Formats: sequence, C-alpha cells, structure tokens
Amino acid sequence: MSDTRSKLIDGAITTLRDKGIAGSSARTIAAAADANQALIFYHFGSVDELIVTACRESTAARVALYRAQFNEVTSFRQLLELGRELHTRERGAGNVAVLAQVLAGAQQDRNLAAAAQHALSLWIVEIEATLARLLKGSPIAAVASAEGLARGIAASFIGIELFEGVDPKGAESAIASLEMLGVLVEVVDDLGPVARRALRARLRRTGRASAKTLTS
Amino acid sequence: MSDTRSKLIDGAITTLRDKGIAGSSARTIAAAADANQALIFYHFGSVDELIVTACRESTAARVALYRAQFNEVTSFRQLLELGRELHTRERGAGNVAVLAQVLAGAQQDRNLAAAAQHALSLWIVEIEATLARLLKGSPIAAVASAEGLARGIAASFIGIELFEGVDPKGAESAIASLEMLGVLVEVVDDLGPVARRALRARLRRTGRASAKTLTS
DNA sequence: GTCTATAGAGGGATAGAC
DNA sequence: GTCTATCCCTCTATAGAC
Repeated sequence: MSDTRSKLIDGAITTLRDKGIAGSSARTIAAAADANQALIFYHFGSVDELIVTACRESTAARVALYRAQFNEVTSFRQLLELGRELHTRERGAGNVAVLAQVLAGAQQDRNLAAAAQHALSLWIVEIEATLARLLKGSPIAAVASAEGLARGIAASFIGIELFEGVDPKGAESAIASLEMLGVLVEVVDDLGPVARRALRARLRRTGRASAKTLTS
Repeated sequence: MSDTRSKLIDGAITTLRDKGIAGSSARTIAAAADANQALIFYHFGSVDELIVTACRESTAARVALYRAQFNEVTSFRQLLELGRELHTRERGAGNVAVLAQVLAGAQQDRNLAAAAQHALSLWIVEIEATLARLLKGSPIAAVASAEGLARGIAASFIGIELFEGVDPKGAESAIASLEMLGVLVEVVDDLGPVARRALRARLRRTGRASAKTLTS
C-alpha cells in the first residue's frame, strides 16, 4: 500500500463528504489529497474505481470499530444507545454521509451500486446479528424479522443523514421519535405473553399486509 | 406558463430520476425536454434554479394527489396501506427519487437545500396532520410526537428509495418489517390502559434517552 | 511512481440573428 | 421566445519526460 494510494482514498472520502458525489472529480479529490491528479488513474484506473475503493475500505474500517460494541448489546435499549452514538460519531467521520452520496450516484451506475450494496451490507450484518439475538424468544419476532428490520434501520439512517443536511432540528426530532418507538418495542418485549397473544390475534385479523408473516 | 417552460420542468424531473443529480446538466435536461439548451437560461436563469423549481412544483403536484387520502385515514393500519401505495406509485412517477437526488445535492448547495426542505415539508405536513389525529388519546402519544414521527417516516422513505436502487429485494423486506412495526404500534394502541401503564413505568425508569419526553 | 502537458468531450452561460 | 454559434471553463484520461 503506497502512501499516495491511501492519501487518495482519504481525499476521496473527504471530497465525497464535503462536496458530494456531483462535486467529486479527479481534480477536486487530488486537491484534497494534496496529490497529482494523474495518479488517480495510475493507482485506480478511473475516478469511479477510486470512489468504489474508498467506499468499501472506509466502511470496513468504520464497521470494525463498532463490532465489539454490537456484540455486547443485550437489550433494545442498548442497541438504541449504540445507534445514537454511532450517528453522532459517524456524522463527524462522515461514513454515513459518504454512503448516502455513493448511494445517490449508485442509482445510475452499476459499479457504484455494487460498492454501495457491499458497504451497506457490512453495517447490516452487524445490526442483523444483534437483532437476531434480541428477537430470540421475544414476542416481537412474530411480527418482524431481523433481516428486514436491519435493512429498514440502515435505510432510515441514510435518510436521516440526508435530512440532517437540510434541517438539523427536524432530523433531531425524527431521531428522538424513532428512539421512542424503540422504547415501545422494548415495552412490548417485556409484556411477554400478553403482548404475544395480542399480536397473534391482531395478525390473524390482518389481511394482505401480514400474509407472509402468518405462514412462518 | 409557456409550453416550453413546463416541458423543461418535466425534462428536469425525468433527468433527475433517470440520470441523477450528477447527470443533470443543461444539455441532458434540454435533450429530455426536446427543447433548446439556451432556453433553460432564458426561462430559469440557471440549471440550479430549474432544478429547484422542478423539485418544488412536482412535489406540490404529487402531494395534492394524496391530500384527500391522507384526510380519510382513521387508523395506523390505513396510514401504512397509504404509505405502501404511495411508495409503489411514486416509484413510477419518481417524486421520491427526485427528492432523494435533490437531497443528495442539497448537502453542499444552499439553493437546493432550501428547495429540498420545502419539498419535504409538503409531505411532512400531510403525514404530521394525519399522525396528530391518530395519536389523540392514544397511549403512543406518551412516547412519540407527531412532528418527530412524521419527519422520521419521511426520512425513512427517502432512505428506502435509495436502498431500493441497489438492492430491491432487501428494500422490500425492509418495508415489510417497518410495516409490521406499524402493526405493533396499533396493538399497543388497542391495549389502551395496560399499554399506557407499561409505557409510563418504562419511561420513568429510562434515563437520558427519554428526558425530553418526560417533561412534556 | 510521480510529474507536466495536453487531447478531446462536455459543462454553464451569453451574444445576437430571427 | 426561440434558435445558432460560440466563449471559456472543467472534466476524464493519456502520453511522455523524469
């Protein structure tokens, strides 16, 4: 790993975070990295490929930082607290912002789409494993799968990050409300058999919306 | 309103949806609109201003289509169904995709940020009014505000739209799980006094995370 | 591996004919 | 209002010196 190579990756992350996908050109990235523009093509072949690499490597590094904490989570409460911490810290480091920008570009670019999916999956794997632990034996399991919930949570984080860029106060109130929904989940969890019966009854009466869940 | 003016707005929406914010230039938009490139500057002054106008006007038009349906919602169940319908239909029309792209560009552009915030607020107003009705007298009101929830829902829609571009199956499972969380909300709603007591007790025991809600 | 220089495409924006 | 033509800038990518 040459020094220039990693300088360019850092430059790409900084540029994606600060200037967005539309403002991330070979020139702007090279300027942020304090490197020569032509070296992007020497090391990565194209700007696209540099962004793909930066997205993958930076996400892998950030996720690794939190792996231990995910593994220690034993309640929905703790998961929510970790989510809040993660949101605040990654807002500074910019990994969620980078993911959001790559995701926006990925709608029209197969390369970026593959990188975005891979990067997101790194976060999702951790969230999903944690949820799977929490849902074991919980009445909530009758109503939501770890796979689906993990993806929903990851997507919501991305949306909130973008929302934060245009309305920080609104984003904060959104986060607070979603956290409170987490408290609600925990209460139902604690209600145990009562909640289980109510959920089962409700699901039986529900039409189309829960058809898939009923069969499982 | 000249014909060319609205052709350009339609062209901008199409281009934002199909090529993203990074691929929306005066030339590509004019091509999509089957109009002359110079007319963008005659009618709107700049590409940015055209995108801002397109974002505002298209969102206003789409929101107006759903206003009556929002007003008719009387249960969380119905709100979820409307959300699913809206998601499917707007995926075709592309308003959510356009919002996501403008939002991505808005992180670094004051003009776009104002337009994105305004457009989002049009959706949020409808969701919030509906939620305010549903939360009146509900135990859920102790735990989440209509303002915060409405913003959380809007942000999640944006995130899921972006996720759908890179992993359609994953996005579908995310939506299904979030819908099931809605069922959970409805069950708690029906539990009435039991849920209210449990939530109150839980909030009293909760530290930092719910400090704000406790005082209200 | 790193640099300069440059080709060639596409970008925003304007002048001026009609 | 609409068109062509054009200016000047930035973009990706490469060639070739060091």
